[in-house]
Amino acid sequence: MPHIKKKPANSNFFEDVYEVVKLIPKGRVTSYGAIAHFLGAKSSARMVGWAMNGCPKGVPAHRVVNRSGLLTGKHHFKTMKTMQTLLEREGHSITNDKINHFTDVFWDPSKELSFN
DNA sequence: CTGATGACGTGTG
DNA sequence: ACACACGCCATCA
Repeated sequence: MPHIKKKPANSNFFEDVYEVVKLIPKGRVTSYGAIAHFLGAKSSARMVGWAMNGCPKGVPAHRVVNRSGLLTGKHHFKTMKTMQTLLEREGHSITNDKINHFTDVFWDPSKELSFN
């Protein structure tokens, strides 16, 4: 499939990332670093972003932003406004590609989920 | 193997 | 708050 970029065949890390992202409650968001830290790859937040590159359907990647709440991944969606539109639909307010009250809607997997 | 790239994060000014 | 440099590490040319 030339349309889909090749992704590592056997990488549980990717599956774990997708699992955590799917568990993000509606109306909440998290960061790449938080997911990386939760999976033990705290120094590899970039790998989480790379994992999103092959995000399968059903994974709300729009709920994953960088640590500032900035929609850094909007360019990878179908259209650049897709990410913001989806977030606004879930009750978030976006200003200048950044989530307002980010600290309030932030969802830390290692804190909220914490091996449940 | 080497260098560049990137959906990141932290430190510094 | 903003800009820049550096570290991090899988992937690609």
